[in-house]
Amino acid sequence: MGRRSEHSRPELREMIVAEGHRQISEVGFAHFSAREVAKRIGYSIGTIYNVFGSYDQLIMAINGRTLDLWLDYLESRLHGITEDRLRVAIDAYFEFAVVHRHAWTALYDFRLADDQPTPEFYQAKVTEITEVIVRELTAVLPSRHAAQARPLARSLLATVHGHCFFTLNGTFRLLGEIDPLAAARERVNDALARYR
Amino acid sequence: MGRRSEHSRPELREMIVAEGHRQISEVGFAHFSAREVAKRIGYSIGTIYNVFGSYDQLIMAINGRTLDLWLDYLESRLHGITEDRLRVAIDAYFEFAVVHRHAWTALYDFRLADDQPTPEFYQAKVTEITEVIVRELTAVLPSRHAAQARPLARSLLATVHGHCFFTLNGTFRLLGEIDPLAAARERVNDALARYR
DNA sequence: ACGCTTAAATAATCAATGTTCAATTAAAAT
DNA sequence: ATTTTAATTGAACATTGATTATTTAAGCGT
Repeated sequence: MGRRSEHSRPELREMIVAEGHRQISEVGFAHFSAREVAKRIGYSIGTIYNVFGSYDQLIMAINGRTLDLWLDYLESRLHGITEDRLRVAIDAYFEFAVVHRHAWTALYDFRLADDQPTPEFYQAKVTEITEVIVRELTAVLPSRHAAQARPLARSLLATVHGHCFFTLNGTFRLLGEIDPLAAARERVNDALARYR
Repeated sequence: MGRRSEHSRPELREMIVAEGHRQISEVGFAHFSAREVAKRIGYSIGTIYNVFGSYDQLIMAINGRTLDLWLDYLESRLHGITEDRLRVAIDAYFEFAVVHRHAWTALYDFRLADDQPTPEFYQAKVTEITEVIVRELTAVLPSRHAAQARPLARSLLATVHGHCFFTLNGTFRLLGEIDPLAAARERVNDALARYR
């Protein structure tokens, strides 16, 4: 077969990312296969390389989709909430990671080579999620500490990430921690106490 | 060729783990190859399967070696220190991860299948590292909070891990965080302040 | 010293992967 | 209708993890 053009380029991109995301959510990054994605959407492996150029860019696109879903979930969870918004944000962090286990883990399983810069579109998505926390922190911090919102957001993201990661990779189970979410909330509260 | 027995079984195991650790330290988990390890020590791929049974067990052995080195480094850094031992422990956590970048990252890149239990020898090593922190926390916490040492150690490990992970995977650079270690120390101090 | 048993080690083999690319096909342009 | 252009393919390649029949030599008993 040759040129079919049953689907436009953007349509094809979307099909590949959607199917890729479905795949990676199902089998995880370790067993993800670009060929399998091609097969599932009825195209050949060559087409994926035409559209994305490389395996790495395909993964970045799929992980980008995960970040989109994550941000959407975070904002939807916060929508209409008036109290304890930071706590809700932490809960949402965990909830998303647990529900989208494999997709979330893939965000950290995959790393570009050291000489390859993170694509701007991807950076932007990470920044967007961070900015949600900056915003929520700003609302909660005494105004004299407003300048601390951004650095604190980075540090608290890392803190919650660590707890979430140890939950999903089994470290916490191994160590006997049965309520990691509560521990994460405590650490965040401890940090906030510093700026009272 | 057939049975050579130039090396005893334990010797062979050691050769494979040593070379495997060298490899994974050099190229990272993503580009690690069991065949390459076999080639480097002058044996065939089959021999590795004879000795370790599976790829997974080989990786667990190599990661176990990393945990050994990590624990050793942690204790050696603490040796003779009389003040700020917890702070030194945090620094050592970062130092080891940065110096053994690829080997440390491999600890988290690899995960056994959900139905496969973590080998006991590996669990023991993780526990040992954790117990170091429990010990140091116990020495620092007011005695009325001694019972909090273990749960707090788990949570602080996750906290420091998150900061270390975001440092190595580029997230912190992306977000403009230039002193992640300082941030990690702050979070630990914040947690300690809770138990004064 | 010889032959037998047993275990170590190999090489060949398989299926699957990422990656590349010349050949093919059909849409678009002339 | 013919030519040009671009999309799509599928075969080829190098590697990988994994399996297994076969070969080899060490160790043992006689």
